[in-house]
Amino acid sequence: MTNINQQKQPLRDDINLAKVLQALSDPIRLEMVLKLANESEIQCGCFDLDLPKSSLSHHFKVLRESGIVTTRREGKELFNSLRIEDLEARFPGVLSSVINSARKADIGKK
Amino acid sequence: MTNINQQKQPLRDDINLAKVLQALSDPIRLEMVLKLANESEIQCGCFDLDLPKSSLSHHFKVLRESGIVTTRREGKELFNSLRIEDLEARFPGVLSSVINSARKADIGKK
DNA sequence: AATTTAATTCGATATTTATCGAACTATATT
DNA sequence: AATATAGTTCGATAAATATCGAATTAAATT
Repeated sequence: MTNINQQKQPLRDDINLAKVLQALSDPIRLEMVLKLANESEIQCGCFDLDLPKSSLSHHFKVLRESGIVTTRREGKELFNSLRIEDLEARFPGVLSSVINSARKADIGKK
Repeated sequence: MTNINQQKQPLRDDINLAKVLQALSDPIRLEMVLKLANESEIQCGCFDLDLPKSSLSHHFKVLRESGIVTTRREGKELFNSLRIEDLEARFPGVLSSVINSARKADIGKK
């Protein structure tokens, strides 16, 4: 399991609540997180958001550095998934309630 | 019950998830919310945070406009409280889990 | 080893947000 | 009606964040 940029992903105990919330506070990233929650693991390029690659990459970086997402390389492709266990252990209920709320609500709106 | 700036406080159904998370993503505001959670209602000036009044006021404004806090005037003083019912109804678990996590964790750190 | 594919990093610009002193507003008190 | 008190609003500046094209890296394929 070759994890890319592992040094940039905080260890569980270093995940910071304010930073997690900051990462989740962007409508695009919220949509990304929602998609990851629905599909468990997604290749970077498979987000059919109307965004250039560099922007998408920026948002993944924020998600990664805040501790929300981990990235795994497989050949040329990178696969992202939520760090659900780590987040639930560190901040119980935060991610799951946000995801549940995002599911039924106004994601995408500004 | 004279509520100040009521027009600036969103109605329950207009509370926006991304904006709530954005409001909660600042360490100072997280600390304010935590204090409000512990004491139910607080006068603006009673936050012994090392901040000028205008900064404190700014943070209250963000909390108010995002729908997290409501403000009530009593004489010269303004009292703030969390809109727990509205938030729990609209985004179940979000505020409460954030408060619980903030209680035990690293609030104040950057 | 050149090319293709997938995604990151860089760099420049624009937008948003934070900070905080000074001026202002609203209420109560003298 | 002047003063005091509590808090907001204004305005200017600084810091953080978003956007996105161009250059770069890393792995696979030819």
